[in-house]
Amino acid sequence: MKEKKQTKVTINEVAAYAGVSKSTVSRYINGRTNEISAEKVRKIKKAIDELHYRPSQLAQGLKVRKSKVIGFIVADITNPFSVATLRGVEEICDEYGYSIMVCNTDNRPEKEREMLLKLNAHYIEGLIINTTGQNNDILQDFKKNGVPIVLVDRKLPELKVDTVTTNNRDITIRLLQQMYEKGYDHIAFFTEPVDGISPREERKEAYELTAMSKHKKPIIAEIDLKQKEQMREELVRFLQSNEQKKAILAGNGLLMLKLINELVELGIKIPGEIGIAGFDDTEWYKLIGPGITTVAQPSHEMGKAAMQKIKTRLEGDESAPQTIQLDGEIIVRKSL
Amino acid sequence: MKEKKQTKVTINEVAAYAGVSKSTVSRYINGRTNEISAEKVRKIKKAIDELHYRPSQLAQGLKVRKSKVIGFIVADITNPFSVATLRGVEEICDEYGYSIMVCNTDNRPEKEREMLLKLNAHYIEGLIINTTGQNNDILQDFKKNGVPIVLVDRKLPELKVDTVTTNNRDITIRLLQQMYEKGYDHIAFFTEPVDGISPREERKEAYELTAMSKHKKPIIAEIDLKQKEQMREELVRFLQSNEQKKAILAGNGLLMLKLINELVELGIKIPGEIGIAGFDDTEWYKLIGPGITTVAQPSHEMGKAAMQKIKTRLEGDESAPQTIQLDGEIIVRKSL
DNA sequence: CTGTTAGCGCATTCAA
DNA sequence: TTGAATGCGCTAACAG
Repeated sequence: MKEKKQTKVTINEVAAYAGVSKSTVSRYINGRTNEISAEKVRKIKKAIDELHYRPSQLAQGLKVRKSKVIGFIVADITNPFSVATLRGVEEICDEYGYSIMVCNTDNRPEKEREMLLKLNAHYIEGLIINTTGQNNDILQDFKKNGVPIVLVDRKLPELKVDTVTTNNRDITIRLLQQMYEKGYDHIAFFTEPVDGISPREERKEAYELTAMSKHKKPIIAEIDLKQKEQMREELVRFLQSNEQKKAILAGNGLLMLKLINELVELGIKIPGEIGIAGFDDTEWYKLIGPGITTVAQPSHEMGKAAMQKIKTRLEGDESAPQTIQLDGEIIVRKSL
Repeated sequence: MKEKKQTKVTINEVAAYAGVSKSTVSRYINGRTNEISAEKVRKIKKAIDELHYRPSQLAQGLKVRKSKVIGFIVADITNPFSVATLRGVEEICDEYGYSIMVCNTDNRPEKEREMLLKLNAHYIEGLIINTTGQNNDILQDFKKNGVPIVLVDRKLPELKVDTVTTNNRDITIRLLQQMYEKGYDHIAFFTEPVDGISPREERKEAYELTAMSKHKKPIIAEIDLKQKEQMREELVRFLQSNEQKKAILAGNGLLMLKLINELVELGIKIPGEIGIAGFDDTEWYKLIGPGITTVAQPSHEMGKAAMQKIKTRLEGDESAPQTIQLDGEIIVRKSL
């Protein structure tokens, strides 16, 4: 018969063991040792050590409305970009003793909604979110309740909250410039459905702009990766045109992966028959084919910045919502 | 002046709004609607809807000792294996309304220790951990307190807790058989420091066994990936031997990545000059070089199984600790 | 069927 | 410097 009894020691036992009142123990826990006689400080310390006491975050949280938990909601934790960001968030959280609740939404607004409600029930102190943009009402509620929110990667101007992004427009333009300079005259932009998602939008717009300025007709393929054949079809169509130097700019890492897959299956040579470039960078980009030229996002830094911002808000910073823009970097490899 | 007041609605307000006592509301929340008159059920439902009420997990947790949170501790969340597992855990958690606290240890026992204490303070209901193996005392405490633990990937026999692993020995032997059959006579095993970490140990032992049975002398390189040069040195040494068909079996995904890196830098052709095979599988393994032959771990399934186990334990299953062994699968590509 | 009461573990007045 | 009392939001007897 196993004992399922929660033997978890409470403040009461510590108080009894140390021969003081629990108020005094509480004072000790909260670092107000200067209000306690040296004698009792010693005793309490001893009691805590010997009993392995650790104050309950639940009880503390209930009392002071501080759960020491922050929520992290991403569309897809499988995405290396998300993981890198999480790592950054975690780094800062550790520093301040926060824990992280991680939630996946699969880009589905209903699931995001559920997660938000769940996190709300946990009294999270802050929220870092890569949002679908369809649950602004709940986000507003958080804000109203004094829970700071930081949007990562995806902006939502109407929400007026802190945001951490990258310089998508500039960097996209610069990358395209390089592509044109290399003689790629016929550049297509492949993207997942834009759908009001800001980084996709910005990259697409930058592409259009650049193409126009070069007097080229933009070629944009919005591809739903769940539709198995769509990528193939768009790719084949693009390849069939008998222009000279063709290249594809892939709108994000996931799309790039699928794109290369198709290219390999089709036996198309990179960069011989087609040049490619994209966004996001991972350790294996340099190992695929000739190495992929890409825009490296400072995702780890973004995570750190986001959590850092949460912290300052929690400390009472009431200044206007800020957009922190970190710079992506073009990593030149041989795929162009 | 922003209002920081927690406007979060409580059970009391719902009770008042609905004109009933909070006990009745509590009954409603806990699904005991059959104990309540239809009339009041209606009123409470209305009140909850209009007030957007959601019971506080903190308060509930404090009361019933059920935080609805489980802890997930991994050495490195950046590792795709960890992420896939997390995904599996999450899937089951969603089903039952659990939230996940994710922690990184970087394989450092002290950090793991800290995380364990933190999670303990949060009254987690279950723990899924890829442990360093150096904090068995705390793990024992969890167990004693009735918090079920599931070890993923790494075993710890002395702990007597549920464990989810893969058939490392068998699959390693099978892979090696295939390698020998393909004529690779000179196979080395590259691994991160074994250090009592069970999967590494098992793979290494399987390698030794197979080599011996073929009357080959095992060539084992334990490589600390933090030592920048070590991989290169071991690799060069192995390459210098003037045997005929050489191959390397890489002990895990991270090591494989570094290995290929070196190979590419050295300009060594795969599989022309050397054959390689490894463990873990990711979407890009098939895109690197000729495609990497590897053992795919059912990491997603492992996560699911782990959380599933937690759940049955939570439901009162007191049977003896179980080791769930899921089967890895050899994915044959062209790197051999 | 329903409300009253008493805590869960803690922090915070308020007196002493 | 200290302890007793109160309540955070909720659930679980216990009456009625």
